[in-house]
Amino acid sequence: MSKSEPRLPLTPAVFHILLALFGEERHGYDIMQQVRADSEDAVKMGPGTLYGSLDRMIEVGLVAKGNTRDPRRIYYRLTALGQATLRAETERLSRVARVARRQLGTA
Amino acid sequence: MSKSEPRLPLTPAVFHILLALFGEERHGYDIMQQVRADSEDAVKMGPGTLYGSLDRMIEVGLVAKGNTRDPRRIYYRLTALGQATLRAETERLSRVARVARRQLGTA
DNA sequence: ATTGACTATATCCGTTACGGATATATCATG
DNA sequence: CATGATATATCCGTAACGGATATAGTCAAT
Repeated sequence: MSKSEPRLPLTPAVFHILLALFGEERHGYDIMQQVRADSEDAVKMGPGTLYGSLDRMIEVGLVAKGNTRDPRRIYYRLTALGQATLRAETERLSRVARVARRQLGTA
Repeated sequence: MSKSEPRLPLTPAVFHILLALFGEERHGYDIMQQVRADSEDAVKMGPGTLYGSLDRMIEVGLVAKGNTRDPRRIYYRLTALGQATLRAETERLSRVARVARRQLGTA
């Protein structure tokens, strides 16, 4: 777990996983559902992307494994770094979206 | 030049190039500067990412080469598909940013 | 006129990330 | 008891990234 901050922009997959985990621990399948919900069905994350991304995110310290309340499931939770990174990326996203809307003329 | 719509989400690089080209033709180096400006210095795109992305974007019909007013420069412009894709992605980005801000604000 | 900084296009290529296919097993429901 | 949803996980080909590098023209200042 390297503590260096991941550079922004995050990949959409990483951003959506962070967002899905904000506020509560979730297991893998639950994350997939939450990502679909948060993105209003625009992002469909398959298992390859999910588990691959989770491994990398654990490695850089964005998420950690949580309580093993159910032996069949693996729960993931945000670390402090993950929360800070999510906030920073949300901020960045809001800005570029605002700039883009202004350019496009769609208020 | 496939006319099929690229799936969203776009990669940050592709989105920023589309945004930089909205409204006017630009040559490569100019795109790099514009991306930095649009992202408020958050995104620094190197030549590898830029020209690699441009090649792929031409291939799928998001951008096209424009007028060669200067033989030393190569100008790129958005296609109709590129404009439509930019609008769709801006919309999607606005939505996820809104959802994320809401989540982060409540907890 | 020469150095240095910036502009400008472009390729190379190692690394990272994605993402569909696939495997395995459990659980609920008709 | 079969089928569909839940759930975790790996494999592996491909796509995308991105720093290093090459080349060359412009422009200002020394």
